[in-house]
Amino acid sequence: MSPAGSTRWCPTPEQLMILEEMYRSGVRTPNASQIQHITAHLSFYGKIEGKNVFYWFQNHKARERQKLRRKLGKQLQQQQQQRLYLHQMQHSQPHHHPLHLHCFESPASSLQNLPFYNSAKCLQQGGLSADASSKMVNYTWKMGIQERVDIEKSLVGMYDRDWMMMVDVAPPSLPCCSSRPPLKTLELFPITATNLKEECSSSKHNLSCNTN
Amino acid sequence: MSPAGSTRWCPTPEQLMILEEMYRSGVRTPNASQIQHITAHLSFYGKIEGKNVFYWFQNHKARERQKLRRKLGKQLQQQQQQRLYLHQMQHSQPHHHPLHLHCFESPASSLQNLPFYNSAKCLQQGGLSADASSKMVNYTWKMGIQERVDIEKSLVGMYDRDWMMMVDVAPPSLPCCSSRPPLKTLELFPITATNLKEECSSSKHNLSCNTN
DNA sequence: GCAAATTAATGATTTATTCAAG
DNA sequence: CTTGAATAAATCATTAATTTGC
Repeated sequence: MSPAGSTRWCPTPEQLMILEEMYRSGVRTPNASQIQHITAHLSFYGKIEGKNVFYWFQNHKARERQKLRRKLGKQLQQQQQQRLYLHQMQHSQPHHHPLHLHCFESPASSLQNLPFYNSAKCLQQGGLSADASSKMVNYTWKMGIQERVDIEKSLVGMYDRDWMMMVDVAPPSLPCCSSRPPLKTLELFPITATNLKEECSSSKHNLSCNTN
Repeated sequence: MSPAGSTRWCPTPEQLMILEEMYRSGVRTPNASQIQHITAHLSFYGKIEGKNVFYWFQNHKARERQKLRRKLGKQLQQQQQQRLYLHQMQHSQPHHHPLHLHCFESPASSLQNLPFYNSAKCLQQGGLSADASSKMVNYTWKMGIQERVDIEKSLVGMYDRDWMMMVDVAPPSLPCCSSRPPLKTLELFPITATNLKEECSSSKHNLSCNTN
């Protein structure tokens, strides 16, 4: 049942590599036009749609976060255990705990020779490197408020939102991977996009289990 | 700052009435084309966009649910208190507790004389009344699997999803209410839509607070 | 080796939560 | 305080890895 009616996108290795590189480069929640570009570029390597890109970033972001949380949780646990242990040992001489948390580093893979890779790279929202202002020109619908926004926000919290809609009308589609179909646009509508909030935030609402 | 750069949609009374009536009629998560229709119709009464409709249903659904939950919670609380009370009173003679939960009934307001209302009504997804199959024809991308789906699912779990994208390019937009602007479509893309799952589900995960 | 059976990853949706305008 | 808007968390569902018995 693999070929004819494959329901979900299965990314090619190239697509995956590029997406991951983008993620590492700082892209988190690409907005509509960014998604378009990405999709266009990635479609060179195989069938892909905007929603796939959208979901990929959403999922990847969420799962990195969760991975990190788990790691932190475990470390805290260990830390506490160790603390307890040390306490039981009654003040043996202090030494360093193995507690570095390397916040993922870029392995700098050989992506440069993939077609479109470099052109796609310019989308990166980067670690606070300021191409922020340049994006503003394309999106006007929040300009009104932008004026009275305070400095911190205008520097960091820059976000533009777009709304979009595409009805999927293509027949069940092909096997799974490869092929480069024209994305069939049909109608208008809404979805959300970009911000550049920081990762690594410690988990909120782990407790607070009451509903009211 | 009210007129020039009003950021958020403020629904006219007519729009609100119609939306509410639709909700009462069973519409919960309209899909792309339904949203289009609704928007088109409602735009007769004032400025409105698809995302407004989309969000309205999302929020309204969520808040009805939460209202209900609160109500149920309170009632359970009362019930238990009462039980305790009764227990303390040591088996005084049994009597009925005030525990009916009228699962919102339709007040049948006078909406019929609003233009477009009746035409819009045909969108309702209604309480399991089967116009389900008719919708299938428009959306083909899950047809493949539909074949091997078991009977229960094919009867109840019917769902179609659409993807959409519209980039908002209009300048900050007008005062707030009234005006009927042409929705400016720019590009393609993703968002989600319809299912007909039932309301009134008791809240899950109230406990289970551990992260691992 | 090789499928059937399990399990792990991850694409796709839905639901809850939070933010902020009015 | 209400509610439109947006994001994040939780959940569902399918595909890929893998284990297992033969």
